[in-house]
Amino acid sequence: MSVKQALLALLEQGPRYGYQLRTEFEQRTGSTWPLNVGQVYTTLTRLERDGLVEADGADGEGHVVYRVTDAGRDEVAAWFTTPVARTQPPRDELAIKLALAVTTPGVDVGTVIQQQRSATMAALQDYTRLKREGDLDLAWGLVLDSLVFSAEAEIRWLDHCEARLRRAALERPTPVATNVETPEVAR
Amino acid sequence: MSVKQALLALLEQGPRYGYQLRTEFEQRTGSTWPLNVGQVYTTLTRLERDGLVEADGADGEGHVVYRVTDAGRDEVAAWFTTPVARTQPPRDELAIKLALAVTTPGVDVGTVIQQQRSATMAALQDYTRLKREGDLDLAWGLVLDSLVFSAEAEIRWLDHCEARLRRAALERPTPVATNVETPEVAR
DNA sequence: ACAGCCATGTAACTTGTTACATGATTTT
DNA sequence: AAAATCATGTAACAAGTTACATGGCTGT
Repeated sequence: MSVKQALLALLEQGPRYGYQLRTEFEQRTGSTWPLNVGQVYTTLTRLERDGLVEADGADGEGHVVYRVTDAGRDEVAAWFTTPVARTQPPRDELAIKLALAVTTPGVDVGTVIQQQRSATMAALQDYTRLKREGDLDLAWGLVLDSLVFSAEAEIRWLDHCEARLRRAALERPTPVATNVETPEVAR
Repeated sequence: MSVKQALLALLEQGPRYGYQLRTEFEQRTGSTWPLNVGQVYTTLTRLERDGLVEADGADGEGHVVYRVTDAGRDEVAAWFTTPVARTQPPRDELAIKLALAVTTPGVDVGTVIQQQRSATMAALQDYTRLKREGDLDLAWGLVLDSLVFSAEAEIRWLDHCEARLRRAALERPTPVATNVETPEVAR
């Protein structure tokens, strides 16, 4: 749901053609969320279908230039003024995974947590290396920071989960460690 | 991509029918990510198509019970042992929005940030209220904590953005405040 | 009798995504 | 001449989501 708005926002700065939009999107967000060119064209088609943009023939060179309509401008304005709703956040795969792991017999939650932490810390290192080496513009820098912040939060949460589970194991001493056999589940 | 795996993981604890799967999923994740019953059935159909589950006639009562196949069990095992990849994280709408806001003339980034912070802090309060009032099981509690951690990280990032932008405004004194007119863009 | 939950499903749609085809222009 | 990049598109599919239809059973 964000590619649509992003393209609209870019088009509000002036008419653009498809390929150009991909380039500018990636300029601002780095290689974080690579945007397939094909998706730009499909999205533009759908935006046109919904009356948010209009194709505008040539631009001197043979480029298929789009510009935003009034309705499109309204959309962008609404997007910028309305905060991202946390009422129905996108499903967090990691949270779901752990929630299910702690209630699935035969799954060693400790290992799941440890492996995830390794992976996340590796990602964190990549981010900081990028910050050091790359000379990034403002937007791309902020996006990177956002990744850093959320990766750090993820690690903190993983630590918290470990502590929480240790505590739960003490209170209700279910001997998880003895669960060596193959789980006798689902037949 | 996580509903599929979640249903599989639940089915590994024993044969279930559709409605039951919805109930159990929501038990573990609370009302955080409500799961439409319809989606359970469509997902089950697709899982069966892919050979990961099998329908298993009756269960005594007229329920359409599914059980996981060997291939399905492999899938679950792989899901639990492979960390969630951060190489291509889902697009973060807020990060994209701010990245575009800082480079779109006529958009007051300060306002965007402030409104988002209000919304996120309100969500944070909801989470802590839920933790206080509700008596939640382990999994649902951890999911809530995950929401808290990531909301906190979001607020920290927003603060960081504000500081970063103030610094940028000082260095390169573009008088953003004078940008009162309607943006002359896109015609 | 009626409301509400249990239960199963289908049709239709949106968004995201990849793979492929095609050709022009530019660089090596 | 070959490789890479620019540029536009289409077909097909995956995943999520909603709206609707249908019927049984339960509690008031």
